[in-house]
Amino acid sequence: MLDLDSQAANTVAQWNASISQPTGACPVRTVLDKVSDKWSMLLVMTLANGPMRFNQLRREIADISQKMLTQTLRDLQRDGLVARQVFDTKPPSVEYRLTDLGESIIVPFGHMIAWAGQNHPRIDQARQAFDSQS
Amino acid sequence: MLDLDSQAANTVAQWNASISQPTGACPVRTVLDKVSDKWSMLLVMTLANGPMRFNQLRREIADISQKMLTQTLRDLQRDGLVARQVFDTKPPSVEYRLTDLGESIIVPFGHMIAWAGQNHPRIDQARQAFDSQS
DNA sequence: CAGGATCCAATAAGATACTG
DNA sequence: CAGTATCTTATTGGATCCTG
Repeated sequence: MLDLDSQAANTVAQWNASISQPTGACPVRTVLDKVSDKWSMLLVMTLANGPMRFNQLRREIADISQKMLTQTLRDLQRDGLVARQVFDTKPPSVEYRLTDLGESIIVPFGHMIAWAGQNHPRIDQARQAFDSQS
Repeated sequence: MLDLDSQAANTVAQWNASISQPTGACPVRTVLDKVSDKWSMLLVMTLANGPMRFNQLRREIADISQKMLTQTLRDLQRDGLVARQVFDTKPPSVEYRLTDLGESIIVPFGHMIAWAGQNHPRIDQARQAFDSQS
C-alpha cells in the first residue's frame, strides 16, 4: 500500500515538525488534549445533532457531573469549538451549538472512529492473547 | 461542502452506534485512550522511524520516566501495536518495533495532526479573544 | 541493559450544597 | 434553569532505589 505509506510518512514529518516547537505551544497537543479529554468529544458529538440547552445536554449524557459539563463547555467555548448563546427569559435559558470550527473537527475525528471500528477486534484479540500468556 | 457534511454525518452515525455499546467495550474509547495518553502516540511516532531498543527510546524522548516508558510500551504491546523482541545477549537487549496494526494507526492520527496544524491559529485566536473579555 | 517495586506530588473528576 | 463553590476521592505521573 503505497498510499498508506506516503500518508504515514507525511504524518511523521508533520509530527517531527510539531514536536520541535516550544513546550506548551505544540498544536498537536492542543488538539489531542481535546480529543483525549473524557468529555469533550462526547459533547461535540452530542451537539452534532443540533444546538442544545444546558440541562438538555445533562439529560442526554446522563453520567456527566454538572461540574464537568460546565467546565468542558467553557473549555470548548474558549477554544472556539462551541458557541454559547444566552436568551434573556426567566428562568434564563442558554443554548450551546457547534461553531464551524467545531463541526470541522468531526471529520478527522471520524477517521479515528472508523479506524477504531475496523481494528477493535484485532486489539481485543491481541489483549486476550497477551493476558492469557502472562 | 457536501463532502464534508456527508463525512460528518457518517461519523455521527458510527459514533451513535459505538456509544450504545456496553460500557467498557466501546471501541472508540479504546482507541481514544491510546491517543489521549500522554506518551502512547509519542512512542508510536518515535517508533515510526524504525525499531528501537529500550534505552534508545529513553534517550530519544528524554523527558519520559523509566516507569512510564515501561508501562506505555507494555500497554502498546498488549494492544498489539508494538512488538517486543528479546535478544539473548549479555547484557540483554530488547528491541521494540511497530506491528502492522501499529503502523496503520498513523494514518487516522495523521488527519488529526493535519487538522491541528491548519486550525491551531484559529483556536489560539479564540482563546485570546475569550481570555481578554472575561 | 532492561526493567521491578515503592513512595509521593499533582491533577482530574465525582458528590454535595448553595445561588441569581 | 444554569450555573458557582467546596470538599473528597481516584487516577496519573515523577523520583528514587533495587535486581537479573
